[in-house]
Amino acid sequence: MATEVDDTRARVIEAAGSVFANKGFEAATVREICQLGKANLAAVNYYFGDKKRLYIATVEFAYRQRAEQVPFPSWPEGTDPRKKLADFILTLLTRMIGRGPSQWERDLMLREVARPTEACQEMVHDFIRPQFAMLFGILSELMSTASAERIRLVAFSVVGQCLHYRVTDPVIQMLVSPQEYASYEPQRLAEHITELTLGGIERILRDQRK
Amino acid sequence: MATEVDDTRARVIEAAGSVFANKGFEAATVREICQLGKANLAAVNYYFGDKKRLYIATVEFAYRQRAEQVPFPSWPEGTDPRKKLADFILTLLTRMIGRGPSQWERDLMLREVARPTEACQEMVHDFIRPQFAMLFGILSELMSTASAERIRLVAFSVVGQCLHYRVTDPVIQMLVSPQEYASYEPQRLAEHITELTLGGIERILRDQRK
DNA sequence: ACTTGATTGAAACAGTTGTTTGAATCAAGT
DNA sequence: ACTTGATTCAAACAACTGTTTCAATCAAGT
Repeated sequence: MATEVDDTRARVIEAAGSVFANKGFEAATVREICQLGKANLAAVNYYFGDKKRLYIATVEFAYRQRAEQVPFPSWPEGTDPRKKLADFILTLLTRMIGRGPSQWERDLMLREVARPTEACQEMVHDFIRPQFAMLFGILSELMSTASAERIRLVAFSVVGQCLHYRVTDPVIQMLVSPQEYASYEPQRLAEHITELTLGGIERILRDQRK
Repeated sequence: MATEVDDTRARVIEAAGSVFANKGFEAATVREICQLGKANLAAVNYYFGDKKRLYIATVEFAYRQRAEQVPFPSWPEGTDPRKKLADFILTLLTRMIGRGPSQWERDLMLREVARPTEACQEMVHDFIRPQFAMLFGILSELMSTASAERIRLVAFSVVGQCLHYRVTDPVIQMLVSPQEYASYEPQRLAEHITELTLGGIERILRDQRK
């Protein structure tokens, strides 16, 4: 690999990611991280200063990695906004529940979203806000006569429907049968959410002119 | 009060609730809980055995309390299911983002939902499953021709839209202006979610017979 | 071969954790 | 007044935490 120099640094970040994502910042121990990353206990302080700065570095790594792993498509001019919405939802869902090489990134990001620390502001600015702006743009094409406030509510409805499958995943497993749970793949869920959202937009636009 | 006997026991649970909700199980310290509850350090072990059993008792208390604070309405026979859906969504949202005497219950429950511990199974059985069944019943009235799997997907869409305002509340505050955030009251959000969901159901039923 | 600077390693540090202990205090029954 | 059982209290315990220390090791430049 080209990253032979910072090999242990990378191993520590990778290990820290999975431990932080599983247990949270406080419950995670530097000893466990270093053991998992096959690094000495002092490596954390040597490379990152202290536990907190390791955590922040890990969060940054997480969303950069995630954005790279599952990129958004770029649509040619004049693409049907309904197609864009469907693609957007599928990408969002894939980022949230899709399987990939490592899964701790999304869990760590969820923690930051629900209980923000210092690392969150940058994540919102670099990662979440652009996504939200993209969704807002797509929805604006679909409901140009609606107010910006209303469009934002629809955007939150979209995000909420997707996020739900990540946040309450353990509970969902308890509520539906194993085979039905197994059918919850990004593709299928994205189709459902897109259909429901498009229907909702139709109704909102219809109710609006009365 | 009538609960003079277990006064300190109640104080400890109340204190434990807010500390556990704010920091999670591991980061919370028995010392902080006892200090907040004006009880001696040994009170936790005396009344609950250990920290873990205190936590479980606190979670149980949380959802019983929450169900009592914000009950579901009971509808007369033959009520329009659309009215029922609107009421259900409003109740769900109020439970999630509404202000009440104490706010830690919902935060603690969210923690359990996202990262279940032993206390979660009982909560799903006693609290979440009945709610989900009620929602499923209402949606069944509205879309009797759809499959049970499809109805469950719509139910998850409803829950997801509501839950979103609780889970990502800090991020939402970063994304919209303060005055717009202030307008996010249960009443308004419930109307939006109901409208969007009803529109989605219409479209699903329409697409279905093609 | 020697030097230099970066990295690794094992051990120790001071502080905090959940839990236990045993005496002190209290309330109520006799 | 005495007894009894439940409750409170301060102190201590052993285990674990993040962090520091400083010598050992390594890789490369001279």
